[in-house]
Amino acid sequence: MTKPRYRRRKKDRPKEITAAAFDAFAEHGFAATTVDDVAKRAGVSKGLMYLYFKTKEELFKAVVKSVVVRRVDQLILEVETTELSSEAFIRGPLLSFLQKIPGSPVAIVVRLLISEGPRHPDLVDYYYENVVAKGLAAISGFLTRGVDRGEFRQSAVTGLPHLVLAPVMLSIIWGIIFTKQALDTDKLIATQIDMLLAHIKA
Amino acid sequence: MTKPRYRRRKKDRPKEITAAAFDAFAEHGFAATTVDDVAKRAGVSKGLMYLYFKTKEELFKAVVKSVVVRRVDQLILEVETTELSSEAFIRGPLLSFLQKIPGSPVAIVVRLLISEGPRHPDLVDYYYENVVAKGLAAISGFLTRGVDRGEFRQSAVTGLPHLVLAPVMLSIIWGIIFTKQALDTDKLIATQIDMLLAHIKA
Amino acid sequence: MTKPRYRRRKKDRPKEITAAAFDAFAEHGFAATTVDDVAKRAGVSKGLMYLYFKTKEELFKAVVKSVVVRRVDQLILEVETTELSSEAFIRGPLLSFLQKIPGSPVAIVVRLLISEGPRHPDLVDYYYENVVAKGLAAISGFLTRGVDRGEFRQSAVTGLPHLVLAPVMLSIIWGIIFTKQALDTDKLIATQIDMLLAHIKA
Amino acid sequence: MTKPRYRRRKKDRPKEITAAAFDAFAEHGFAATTVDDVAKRAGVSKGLMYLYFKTKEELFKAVVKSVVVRRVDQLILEVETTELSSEAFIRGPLLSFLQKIPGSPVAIVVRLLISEGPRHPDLVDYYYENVVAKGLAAISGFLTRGVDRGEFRQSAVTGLPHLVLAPVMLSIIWGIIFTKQALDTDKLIATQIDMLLAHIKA
DNA sequence: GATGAATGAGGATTCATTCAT
DNA sequence: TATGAATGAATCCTCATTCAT
Repeated sequence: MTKPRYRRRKKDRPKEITAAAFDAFAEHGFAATTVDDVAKRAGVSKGLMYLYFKTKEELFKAVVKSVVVRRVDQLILEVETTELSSEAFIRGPLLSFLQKIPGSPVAIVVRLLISEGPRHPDLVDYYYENVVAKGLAAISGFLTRGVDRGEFRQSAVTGLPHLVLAPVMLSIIWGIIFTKQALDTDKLIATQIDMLLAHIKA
Repeated sequence: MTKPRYRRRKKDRPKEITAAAFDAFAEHGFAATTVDDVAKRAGVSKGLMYLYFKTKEELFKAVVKSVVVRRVDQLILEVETTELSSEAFIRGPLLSFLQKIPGSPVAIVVRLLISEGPRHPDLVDYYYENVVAKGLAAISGFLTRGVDRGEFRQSAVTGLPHLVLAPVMLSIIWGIIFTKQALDTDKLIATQIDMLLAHIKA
Repeated sequence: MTKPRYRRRKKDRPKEITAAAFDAFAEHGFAATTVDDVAKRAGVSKGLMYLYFKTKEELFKAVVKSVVVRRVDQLILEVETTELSSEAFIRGPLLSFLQKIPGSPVAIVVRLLISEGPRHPDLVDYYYENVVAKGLAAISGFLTRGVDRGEFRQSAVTGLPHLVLAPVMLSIIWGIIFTKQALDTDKLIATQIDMLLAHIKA
Repeated sequence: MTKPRYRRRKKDRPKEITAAAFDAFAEHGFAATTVDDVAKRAGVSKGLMYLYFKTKEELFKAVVKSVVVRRVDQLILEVETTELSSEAFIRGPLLSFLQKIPGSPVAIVVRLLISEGPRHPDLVDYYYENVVAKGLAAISGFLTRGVDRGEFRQSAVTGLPHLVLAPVMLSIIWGIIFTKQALDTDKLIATQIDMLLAHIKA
């Protein structure tokens, strides 16, 4: 009468596997991660993994998609419902949101997309549509609203929301490549925001 | 009139191989590029490659180093010898330099460093010291000089030359990942420069 | 009625592979044997071999060790429990044991150790401790016991049990090198034993 | 007016190359020695080696043959011309000759023949005819002469001169395999000679 | 459903041999 | 002659994927 091994619900398996895969990819990158490693981390047999994901590439896509979820949508929601002034929102919730990105799973996904993206155009499209385009549109829309309200003046920045993301991206890349060289990413992002606001305020 | 099976060109080989490897890595990344592919592109036998580069990793390092050469040093020289006003220099030669980066081999190297850097700390160090640190120091020094001359005011930007590079980095990453989505990188970089100058002018 | 492509026989595999490898090494030596050849002989894929033996060298060690097993220990046991007179034991069980060696797998192992031993000091140590030292000690001890019992006289041979093995070794080497030239190894060994006994009998 | 590089006489080249090859083979064995290594040791280009030896195997044969030369013939000559009594000759020049073998190049050749001999039947034949057969015949003849002269009695040993070589062979093998375990080979060989003489003396 | 033993295509590396110079 | 750059076949090893149990 052996103890029943605790068994996991079938439902959670895919999530557990993608989580394990995310960790593995984060550590070694996609190419250098073996399916075996992922299986071990997930506490699952290799065979089982292939029941949920037909190939390693499928798994990769699932991992990337799993990270994207909700994050952006929530920001968009906040943008639309906030009662703060435009400047206050930017200096508050938006800045805070931006500053968290370089240390978040998004940074890992960026790394993965840079390495493997060129071979997965559909994944890139997915990511662009669901994350980047939405995010940029939200920022752009928010700035336009500020202009409409008379809080901001019309400027090139309204059409180039990328400038808001530029220091975030540099921070992400820096963190990936130069693990030894410290960089105050919070300050970097905050300074850019300062500059931007000074530039566009009416 | 058959081609000779051999051509002896000891002098040129390393460069030829490095160039072929650069193209191959640019196309598929390091991991997904086979030594065979590089050899074929270089019009050379696999064996010969190992005469010049002991391993595929050695070749990788050689490729990265070959791209770095001089680019930055030349900018530094210009910075030091220019007779332009600080603003004129920034809007002229510096802007032009920055705008060329996203389309240059440097973008490829960035991609390679992001994918493979974590496994090649010495290469990262090399790159940091010879390119990044030098570049940042040059920009920082130039801004400080502007302050000394009364052209610029003291501000956080002087100590954060990264802000000058931020839109460049975003442009590089964009170019790598979103090949289909157009982005006017020239304008992005120019706008950042506009903002920066407006921000720091005395 | 096709054969199944797979057979799962985890338990037997190592032995099967080791046996196949022994045959292959016996035929071509270690260096000239390819892993592919061993796999084919074992009726197994190359990949599987690496599941059980991390490298070709590991396999080599396993082969050598697999041959050593018990052979010597059994002789030692006999030595200790025999009720025969010393001379009778030597002329009987011991002689018979010695005469079987040149045609046994031990001869192959000797060949392998001669070729590859210098590059595998740990294997040589293992072999020395578990086979050679034990064997020599057993012979030496047996001779000493004979002296103690008054059956043999004290002589240089007691401390040089190697002399008992000398004709065995020559027979082994002869068998490896001069396959065409017959040598009556049984007689060679028996004659040496004759001589030795005549020499040491009280 | 550059100094003329000293140039070697063409005549000596083959010898220089086989000498270098011998050293290399002695160190790493045949299979693990690269042609490049031999060329470097010989101070000669790889291409030149192929002018003298068509393949690596040719070189191997040349090396083995180069070591054999004269040694045995000289012993045979001595055997035939000595004025010593049979016993005195055995205890003197013959013993001394035997004792030198384990430390001589012959030991290396034995190692090479054991590893590679099976693939070079012609070489083995050559070696057998020119060294082993001659040597055995010489010893056998010498013993027979002793019998004829009434110095020795007729015995099995006369027809088994291998027994004289047995401890030599064991010493050679010991030296190859057990470099760490000391063995007094001189004493081993001398003791065997003692035993043999006691056995066959009239 | 689960497992992990088994497969086999593919990739990095070595090295005897050739041949333009 | 003499060189050593260049070749390419051969070999070890890895790992995504399959399938008997």
